Amino acid sequence: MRVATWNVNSIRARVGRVVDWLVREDVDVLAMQEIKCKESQFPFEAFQEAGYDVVLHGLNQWNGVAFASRLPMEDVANTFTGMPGFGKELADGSLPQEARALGVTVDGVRLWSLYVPNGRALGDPHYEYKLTWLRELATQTAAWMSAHPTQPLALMGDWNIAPLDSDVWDIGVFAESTHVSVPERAAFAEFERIGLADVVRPLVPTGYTYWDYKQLRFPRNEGMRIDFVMGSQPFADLVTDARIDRNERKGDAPSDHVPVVVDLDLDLSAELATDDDDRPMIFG
DNA sequence: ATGGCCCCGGATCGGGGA
Repeated sequence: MRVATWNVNSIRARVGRVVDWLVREDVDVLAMQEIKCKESQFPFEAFQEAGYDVVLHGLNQWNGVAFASRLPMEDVANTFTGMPGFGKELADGSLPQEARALGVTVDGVRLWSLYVPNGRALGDPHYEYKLTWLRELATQTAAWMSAHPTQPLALMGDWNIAPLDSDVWDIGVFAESTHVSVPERAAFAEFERIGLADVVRPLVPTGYTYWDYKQLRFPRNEGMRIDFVMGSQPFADLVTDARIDRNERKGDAPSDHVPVVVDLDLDLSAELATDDDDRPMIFG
């Protein structure tokens, strides 16, 4: 099974590119972020004609997450328990929920499409929202893993965090910026503490997943690595290959992010974990 | 090659992105 995650930066502006890519690259399941539309606006037809079903969570022109899959999707969840909201307080005292998390199960593998809040600036209310959102996600993920210790799980998406200095083109430029701050990196590390790991990094040690549209960032290769597939041990045991499709930043009307692809061999789950010489070592 | 922001709504700008 080939799975991928891609912040598409508006599916309506990019549907042709995305569907062409799915078919050309033989992808089974794609987690999308920033679809920037609600269900009534989603271009279902193009996906269906290519053999993909779509489930999505979109409330308005901001954020929005979706899955396209040519395998059956089950147990769809359009939020995680306790997900914080953001914005102007509602009549009941709560904050508006945003469309940033969507979970599905495909062939027994639990997958989430996540669009982590940007944070905007250090000290901005959105920055605290980002940290709280991540903390709650980690808490809920740990609880789920305790209840499903053997089921493969991956949190896929735009994490809006660069965990390593080498994940940005010039760490000096980011001295007072979001995405690289100590609290954000600590929030990311919490997912490693509860038993998830970046399953792509061991196979693709270098490379960015995002380049700003401005200032010739892509031609100069001034990018950021902020899109990750964080898998549990049972998920990592299935991984046979991974890649970052840098070509998707080229050509007409690209997203500012590119797809991150992971290949799984579901037959491996039935095998003993001893003779795994062909598989990459992901957990230490 | 990969090229000097792009997306949205509902307007002719402002918010958001990172």
